[in-house]
Amino acid sequence: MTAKISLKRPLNRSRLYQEIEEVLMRDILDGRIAPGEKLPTERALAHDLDVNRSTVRAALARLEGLDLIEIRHGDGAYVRDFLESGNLDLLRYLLLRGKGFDAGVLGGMLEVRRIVVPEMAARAALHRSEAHLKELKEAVSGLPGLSMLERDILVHHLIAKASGNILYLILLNFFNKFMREFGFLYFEDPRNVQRSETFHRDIYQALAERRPEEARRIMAEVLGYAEEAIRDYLDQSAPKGEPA
Amino acid sequence: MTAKISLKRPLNRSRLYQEIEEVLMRDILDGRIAPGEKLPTERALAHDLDVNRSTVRAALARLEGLDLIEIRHGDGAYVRDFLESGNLDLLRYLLLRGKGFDAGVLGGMLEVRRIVVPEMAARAALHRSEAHLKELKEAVSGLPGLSMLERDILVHHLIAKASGNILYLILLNFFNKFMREFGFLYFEDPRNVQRSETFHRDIYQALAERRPEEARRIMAEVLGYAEEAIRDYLDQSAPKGEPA
DNA sequence: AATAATTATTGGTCGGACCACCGAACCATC
DNA sequence: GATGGTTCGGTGGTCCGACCAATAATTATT
Repeated sequence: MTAKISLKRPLNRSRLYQEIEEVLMRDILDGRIAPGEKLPTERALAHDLDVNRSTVRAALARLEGLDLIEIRHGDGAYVRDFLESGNLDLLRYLLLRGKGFDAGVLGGMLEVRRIVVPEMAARAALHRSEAHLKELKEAVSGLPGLSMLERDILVHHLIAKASGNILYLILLNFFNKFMREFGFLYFEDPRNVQRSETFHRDIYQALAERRPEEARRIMAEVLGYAEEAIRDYLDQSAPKGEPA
Repeated sequence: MTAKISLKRPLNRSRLYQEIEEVLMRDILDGRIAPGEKLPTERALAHDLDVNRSTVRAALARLEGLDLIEIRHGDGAYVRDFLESGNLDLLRYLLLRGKGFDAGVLGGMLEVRRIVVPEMAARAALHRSEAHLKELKEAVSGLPGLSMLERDILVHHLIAKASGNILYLILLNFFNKFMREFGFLYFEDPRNVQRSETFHRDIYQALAERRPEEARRIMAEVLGYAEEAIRDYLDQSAPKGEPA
């Protein structure tokens, strides 16, 4: 029997251009390269990093896609102010900067989630179709193979879909990205698993009966629990640095 | 007297890989390539589009950065489900798909903005420092060179900064991106310019006096006006297709 | 039947060439 | 003195062709 290795991140056998991308990103996000400043030329970077110019170019192309830099043909690459042009994807890096989580960033995420997601649920209660409802029912009481984390993410996803507002869906994708990475911590506590089961049944009921206020209340309540659990976890692990 | 030329967008001097990126993006977002489906190989794409493989690679690298595709070394590039992995940046393309704006997407944006931004203002009223206040005062009553659109964007930006929650800042950046492109329509009406002047003074006052409820109310009110104006504009121009 | 080795295919990196574009310096014209 | 060409060096954009590295499918081995 071979040992079972479950790695969340498939190691960092990064591709070269991804490593370069990350190095430059950290330099920018940590402020070692100021906004407006000009990056070294592609040829200079390639030489300094001892890689080919096309590899550098791949990294720069992606950084430009993230709106972190602006590339001007015939001129050079300039660092943009990520506070003005920044993208949700940056938050992942800001959150994990340093050891452990950045409590400020995480708190900000939780706050916005608490504001947005209950509204999403309320709207879903108004706009859901019968097809949405059927999908949700299956997610709540079917799909026996699912872990509670996967089920929970699916339920939220379906509610977002039922809201009919694609922006909710995208924002939820963003929150879910973190859920997938760190959500297992929440479901380690069996009480939280139980809580989620109840939540799924209740929110389904609220959507079925088209009761937006009820949906909003239920969603806000469960988010409150989750938030509390996360804060507890942070308080508990923060003094000691990184968790296991 | 020389004529004054004002162009909002710096022409469309696309780079080749950007065009390819856009072609592929549209194929994906419009559903012509289904999620999970495999893209043609880089070599095939290069041959079909009659460009070099490195150009194709640049386009693919950016699409992967947008989480629209997943590239697997030795295997190929697969289309991801943008409803599950999608990014805020996609909204721009979804919004402009077809002729004119997609009313559903725009409506969704306005709705989320109306929910989020007043909360941001309330939080700013609680958390603003004296330095924030000073910056805001200058933006409201100084900087004589600014157009009302630029000033308005700046004011919102400073409020987001004062909120102390970086997620608000990022979400606002997103809204502002659209403001910069289409906001001039709103300020064509002198009444709206006047309205914004009042708004800036009032919101400054609310922040100065640390009155969150007041800030929330003022922000909600001005967003309501803007939303109404946008809807009027849409109703008016939608039947005729694209505006001038 | 299970496993190992082989091979074809595909993405990743390389080096070097040339094109398109920008900025600065310089020059010509008025 | 100011304006508009011209030139030139440097930069990003594209191309070519080659090889490396990972994957999946195939074949050979046990």
